Amino acid sequence: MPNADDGAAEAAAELSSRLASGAVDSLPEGGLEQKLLSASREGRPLRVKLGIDPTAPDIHLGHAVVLGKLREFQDAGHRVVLIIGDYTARVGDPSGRSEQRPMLSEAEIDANAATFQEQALKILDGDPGRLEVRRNSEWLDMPMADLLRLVGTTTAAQLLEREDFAKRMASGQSISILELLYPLLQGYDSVAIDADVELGGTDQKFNLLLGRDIQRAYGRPEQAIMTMPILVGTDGRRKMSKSLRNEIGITDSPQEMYGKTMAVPDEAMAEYRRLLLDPRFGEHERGQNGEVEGRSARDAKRALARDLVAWLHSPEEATAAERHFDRVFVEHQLPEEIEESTFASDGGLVHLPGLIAEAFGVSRSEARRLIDQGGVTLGEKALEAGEHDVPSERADGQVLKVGRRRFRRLRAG
RNA sequence: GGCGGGGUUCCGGAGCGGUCAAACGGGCGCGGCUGUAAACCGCGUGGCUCUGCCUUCGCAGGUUCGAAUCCUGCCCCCGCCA
Repeated sequence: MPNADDGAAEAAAELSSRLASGAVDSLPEGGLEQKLLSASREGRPLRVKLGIDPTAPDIHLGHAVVLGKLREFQDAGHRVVLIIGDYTARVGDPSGRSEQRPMLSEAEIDANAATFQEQALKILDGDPGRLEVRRNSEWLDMPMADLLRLVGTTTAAQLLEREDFAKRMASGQSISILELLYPLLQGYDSVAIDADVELGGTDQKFNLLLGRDIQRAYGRPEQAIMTMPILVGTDGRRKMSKSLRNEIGITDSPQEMYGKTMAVPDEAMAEYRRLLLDPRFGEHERGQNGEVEGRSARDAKRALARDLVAWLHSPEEATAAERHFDRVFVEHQLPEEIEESTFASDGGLVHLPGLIAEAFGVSRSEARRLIDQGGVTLGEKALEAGEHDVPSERADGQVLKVGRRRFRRLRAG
């Protein structure tokens, strides 16, 4: 048997280093390897946990970094336990934030949870043997006695060690008991589902580690933890997040996804590729974005945009998105397909602010400003300041362009 | 429970009886330049039936010809003391 064991040990070592690639932390040292080894000895898959709070309705590329890593675990034969934090979403995790989150209503949480699960399947393997989806309301809606036991596992001092809590303490900001409770609840999730490994962003490190303490307090084996880098948003500076409006959603349309990617600062390109694409497709395109300025940087970004769309949609749609982009933003031509808007003529005139407001969901005042600033084109010509009402004949059949990317073909109704 | 400080437009943050839809910075939008990158320049950034009107400065009242600015009550946040 020693030989077989050696082989297993070697395989576990190899796999653990492969799985840990791209991670910021994989703790404790050798922990993952141990888990892999015991799993293979016991002939069972590891239970790899990720908790997501359904606070925003859509999954974006930031989530995709961690989900992609989970997929690697699945591909290695392990089982992902995705926890929809429908209960913890009511608490609001302050990790990485300087203020409290607002609480969501149950209806919102439910709706978000449903879309979340659906979208996560774009990246995860949905095979029931490889994926288990749970909601933490299943076990967190507990009797007071159980909560007291949970709370008894940890001290305030332990919790206040967490960086953002410490900062807020120091700067005199409030910290609610609810927020302090959050890491405990998350840790209890690990107990409830017998997590072998838990993943998260680097901002989750504290919570993930605390999960180990809580498991220990409940007499369970402690999970290994792995943290993944936080992806920056399209502004290239801050963490990608819906509330900062710098996100690329994994269900964004191909055109949108391509366009948003092209707007990402050059400096962030390499990171997008490294975190999102390399793990899945290898490092074939590496290195080119460093090549001087200008053309090659642009081409590298085009390739990135194409690859992202190909991954989350399809190669065909990636090609189409690029064609659309070239046509509209490089050649400044009209898109191939333009939605129509019919307008009612009032005494032979069309009131454009009203039309624009209705078509694009902006206020009339904003529409007026756009016109006055030369941001609106009707047919070939940009409208002049104050040109708010135009003759119907001039509008009928023409394309109205608002800003760089909003188009409507007008029809007299 | 006591004393003190504070709640302003997306964010930070001025304003402290009229000239305030509210300085300034950030963000964002539009235009220029361009690679829908960066940097840089200009304009804009509550709403509307738009040379004016309406709503907004924690909430509710009040004083005044007139309040974000003064008064009263309430709610919330922060600090010190207990």
